Amino acid sequence: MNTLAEENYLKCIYHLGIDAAIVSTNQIAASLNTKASSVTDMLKKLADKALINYTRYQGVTLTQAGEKIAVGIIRKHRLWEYFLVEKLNFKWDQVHDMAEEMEHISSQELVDRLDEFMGFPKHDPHGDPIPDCNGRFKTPELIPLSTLVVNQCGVISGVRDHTSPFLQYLEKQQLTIGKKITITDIIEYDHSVALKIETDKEIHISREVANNLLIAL
Amino acid sequence: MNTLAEENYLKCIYHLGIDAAIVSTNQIAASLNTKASSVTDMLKKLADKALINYTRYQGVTLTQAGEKIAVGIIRKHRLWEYFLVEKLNFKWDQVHDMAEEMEHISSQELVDRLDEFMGFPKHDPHGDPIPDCNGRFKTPELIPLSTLVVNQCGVISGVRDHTSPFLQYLEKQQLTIGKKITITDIIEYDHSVALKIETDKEIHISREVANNLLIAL
DNA sequence: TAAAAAATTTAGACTTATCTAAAATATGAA
DNA sequence: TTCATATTTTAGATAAGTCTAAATTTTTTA
Ligand SMILES: [Mn+2]
Ligand SMILES: [Mn+2]
Ligand SMILES: [Mn+2]
Ligand SMILES: [Mn+2]
Repeated sequence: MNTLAEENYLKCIYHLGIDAAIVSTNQIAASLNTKASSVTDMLKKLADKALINYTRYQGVTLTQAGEKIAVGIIRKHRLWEYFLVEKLNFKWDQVHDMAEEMEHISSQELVDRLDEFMGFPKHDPHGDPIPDCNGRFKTPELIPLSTLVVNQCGVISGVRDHTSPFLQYLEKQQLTIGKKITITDIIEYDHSVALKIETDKEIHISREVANNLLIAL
Repeated sequence: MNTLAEENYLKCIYHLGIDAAIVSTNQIAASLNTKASSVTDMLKKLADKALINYTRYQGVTLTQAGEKIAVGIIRKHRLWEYFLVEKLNFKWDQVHDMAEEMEHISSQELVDRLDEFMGFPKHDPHGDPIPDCNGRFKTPELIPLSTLVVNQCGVISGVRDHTSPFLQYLEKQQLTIGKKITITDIIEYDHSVALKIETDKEIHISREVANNLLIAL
C-alpha cells in the first residue's frame, strides 16, 4: 500500500496532468503547498515504485499504475462528498476538507458499498464526475459561462473554483448545479454578464464568476 | 490536534485502564504491538501535552483531557462500525479494521451528524455502548455467560473477544446481540454449557465461548 | 550563442515514530 | 535485606517526510 503523502502526490499529479502533458516539480510544489526540494524527494520514491515516469529536470507523468491509484482516490473523494451532502446534509462548500481525509480510508469494498448505498451517483456535489468501480467515467463537454453569447442558454454543470467563498456566493445567488440559465446581456465594458435563472430570477455576475461557472449546452 | 499515533496510544490506555487503576508500559506495548522503549518515548510526549499522568517507572493514567480525547475516538469508532453494519450491510466481524481507520477522521460535526443520521444508536454492532456527543454513556451490568446457573436466562448483550473467528462462530450459532438464552445444562467435567436460544434452538458451547459471551439478566 | 534568470536537484538538517542494545530502577524470593 | 529477575528507561540508529541553502541544469534573453 501507499502512504498518505504518496497518495496526495499522485492525486495532485493527476489533476495537474489534466491540462498539461507533463507536470513540473514547481507546479506540484505550489499545488501541495510544499517546497520543490520535497517534491523531488517524493518523485524519486514514486518513480522507484513505478507509479510515475520521471527523468531529472524533465517533469513527470503518471504511469498506468499511478493513474489507477489516483483515480481510485478521486473516486473515494467524490463519493464521500456526495455522502456528506446527500446523507448528512452538509452544504457543498463544507465537504472538501472532510473528503480530503476520508479519501484515504483504504478499503475498496467499503467504497464500492458506499457507492451502491447511494445508488451509484454519477456526479459529486460540485458536478465533477465520479469514476465507477473500474475507474471509468466520462467528462462531459463543459464550457465556461463567459463563452456564451446573448440569448444562449445552458445548464450549470460544474465549477472551476472549488473554494468555499465562491461556492457560498453561488449558493446565495441560486447558481447551483442543474439550474438552467439564459444569458440576457453581456456588458462590454467589464465583460460582466446578466442572466436569467430558470425563467424567473434575473441576476448579474462578474466576468470572474462567469469564467468559473461551467455550462452544459 | 493530535497525531494518529497519539490518538491510538490514548485509546489504548483508556481501554487498558478499564480493568486496572494504573496502566504499565509493557501492557501498552503488548496491546499496540510495539516495544516498551517506543511506549516510553510516547508517554513523555503525552505527558508534555498534559494528556496523561506519568511518573517514570510508575505507569500512567489519563488526565481528564486525555480521557475526553479517548472517549471521542471510541465514539467515532463505534458509530462508524454501526454505520458499516446498518447502512452498508457489512457483517459484525468485518468492520473493526475499517473503523480503526475511520475513527481518526477529525471533524466533530461529521461524527455528530452521522450519529443523528443513524438515529442516535446506543450500542455498536458488538453491544458496546456508544458515547453521546458529550462523551457520556452508561456501561450496562453484563456478566459472562459462564457465571449463569442452570435454568437461569438472560439476553446476549456483548462480547469480550472482538476477533473475527469468534464473531463468525457466534453468528453461525445464532448467538447474536439481543438473543434471549436459557441455560439448560452445565457439564461439570469441562464446564461447557448447553443452552436454548429464544425458546427453540438448543446448542452446546465450550467454557471458553461461555466466558467471552456477555449477558444482561 | 553566451550570459542571466528560472527551475530543479542535492546536501545536510529536523521531526515523528519506530527499533535494538545497554543501563537504571523496581520487585519479590531467599 | 540482599540479590536475582523483571520492568522500564536511556542511548543511539533508522525511515518517512519535510525544510533551507547551495549546486546544477534548463530556459530565456539579449
Ligand atoms: Mn473536493
Ligand atoms: Mn468535489
Ligand atoms: Mn471495533
Ligand atoms: Mn465494536
